[in-house]
Amino acid sequence: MVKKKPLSDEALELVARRFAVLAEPMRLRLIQALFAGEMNVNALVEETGGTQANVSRHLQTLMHAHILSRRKEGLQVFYAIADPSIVKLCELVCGSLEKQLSRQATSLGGSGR
Amino acid sequence: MVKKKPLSDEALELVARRFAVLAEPMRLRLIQALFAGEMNVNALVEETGGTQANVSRHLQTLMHAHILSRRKEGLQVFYAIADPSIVKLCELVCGSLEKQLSRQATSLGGSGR
DNA sequence: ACGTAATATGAGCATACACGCATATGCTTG
DNA sequence: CAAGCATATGCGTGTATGCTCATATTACGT
Repeated sequence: MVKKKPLSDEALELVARRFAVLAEPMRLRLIQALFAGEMNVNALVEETGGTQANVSRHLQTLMHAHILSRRKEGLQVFYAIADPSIVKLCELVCGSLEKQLSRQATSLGGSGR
Repeated sequence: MVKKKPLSDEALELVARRFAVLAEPMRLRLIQALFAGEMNVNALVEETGGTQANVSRHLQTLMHAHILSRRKEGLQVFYAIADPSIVKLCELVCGSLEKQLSRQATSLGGSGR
């Protein structure tokens, strides 16, 4: 029952879009910060070291991608990770990267430099 | 032993880079075609409907990212998926997207349009 | 209602990159 | 060595998008 049908062009576009959202260091930093739990914008600004405008923009992008959720409380807005698959995604990529890096390190002879 | 240490800036850059490589419909199409097994460039050109130059370029990109492997045989060059984690990555994203789409469909009332 | 704090957004700029065209490179055969 | 096929690459162009500065919006307190 494991249908391996090729994805349609639209589907591919969507998947690519999804990956593109994750293809930004600042956004990854925000996601990483939110691993610990929901945070308001100001906290995220301080945590990531970005400007308020930029952080806000990226949060919008992540919201639009349904990766984050938004909760308003008085003056502040709290964001949190809405799509738990993101965590696994990042872990997968990190694992794959570590393998590659350790391989490269090995192929460099180990004595390095 | 599940270290949840935050990634360094360099690491984030690498992860972002990785995602960026996957954030292109044509590259996803190539990867998808290669799910069935190794193929030469010409076959991939026909399969994806892209130009030879463009396909070749994207294959280089995927190679550089250590996602594909290259095997030369006479005049032809065969590419294959070198990083099996790619498959899981795509499955994860697809699953997550399907959930979102079905949710949106539901929230639209079901009567559609 | 006014001022202020928290967040969002518009405009402009700079950079990255996908694509197409033409051409170069590499390998095989006669 | 010449010719031809399969693949790679240099270059120019258009588009997308991240970043910053300034300003708009929203909600709260007085």
